[in-house]
Amino acid sequence: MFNQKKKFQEYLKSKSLAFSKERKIILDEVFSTSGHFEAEDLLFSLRKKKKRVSRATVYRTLDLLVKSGSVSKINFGEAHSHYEHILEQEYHGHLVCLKCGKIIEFENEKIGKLKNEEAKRNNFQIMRHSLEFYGYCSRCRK
Amino acid sequence: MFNQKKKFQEYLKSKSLAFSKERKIILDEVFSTSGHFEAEDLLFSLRKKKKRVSRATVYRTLDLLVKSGSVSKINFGEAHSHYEHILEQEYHGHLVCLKCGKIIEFENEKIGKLKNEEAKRNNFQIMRHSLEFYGYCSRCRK
DNA sequence: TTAACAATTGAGATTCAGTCTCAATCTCAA
DNA sequence: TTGAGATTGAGACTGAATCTCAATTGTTAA
Repeated sequence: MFNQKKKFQEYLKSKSLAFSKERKIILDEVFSTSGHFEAEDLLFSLRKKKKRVSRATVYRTLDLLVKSGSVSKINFGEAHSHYEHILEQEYHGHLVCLKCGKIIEFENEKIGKLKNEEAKRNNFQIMRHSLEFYGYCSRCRK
Repeated sequence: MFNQKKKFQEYLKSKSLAFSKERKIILDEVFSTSGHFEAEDLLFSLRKKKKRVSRATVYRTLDLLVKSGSVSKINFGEAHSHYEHILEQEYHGHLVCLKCGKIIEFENEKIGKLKNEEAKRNNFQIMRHSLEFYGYCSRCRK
């Protein structure tokens, strides 16, 4: 957590951007929630706490967080994006239930091997990945 | 290709849905393009060929194609979705260049192993997957 | 300290992919 | 031939995300 927060502050510094009041509010909120969240949820939980930050600033700051590498943007096949703060887990994916929407995280070091293989084979410098398996969870499969 | 087209027709039959003129037009167009495409592109290439099908029908038919399992919907981190017709390749992912947007496909049977491992571990019935590596291609990396 | 400039913000307008509505049309089994 | 249900197109609508722009807040150089 601390590292990630610091990472963001360092990113701002390196780009001569300010660590403004609003950016601090958003950063704290992001790292106080666990797991995944949506931009609109973040906006409304700030509203509930009377911490007024505009929608534009929320989206702008989320972009910065993604660029700084402390948050990642994921897509679960819905219209809008989800975010999650990056943990220590590096080889991380999701199982998404097509019926009830449940999301299970997993970690599997095979992802790292795959990443290295394909990076080498295609002469690609891989920065991040996204891996989702869609199907039916134990409750929803018949 | 043929198999996939047939698969769609069988899906329609199994749901007592018609293989209408419009659905045929869209099906043919989808399988005449290679690789990835976007819904709006499809719409406009049909317009150019004077084959008028409404936007609603294009989206509706793409949904059916996805449900039938002959086309898959992918997300490359942009606001809108991309589609691709499903090939024989089962263990298939993408490398997406963050600078020039180039997309390289790859196939790697490690994906199958990963899928089986996680399906078993989490008691999940996996229907499909999506794997994207984001980074810089050989041209764009310094 | 001040002047000049850049970064930051909020409110609301705007965009754009995708969905919905609904009347008109088509299909096909009885 | 009838009617129930499937299908369609046009355009209204939705909702996430972006853009605009004037006001405000740093920051830097002199």
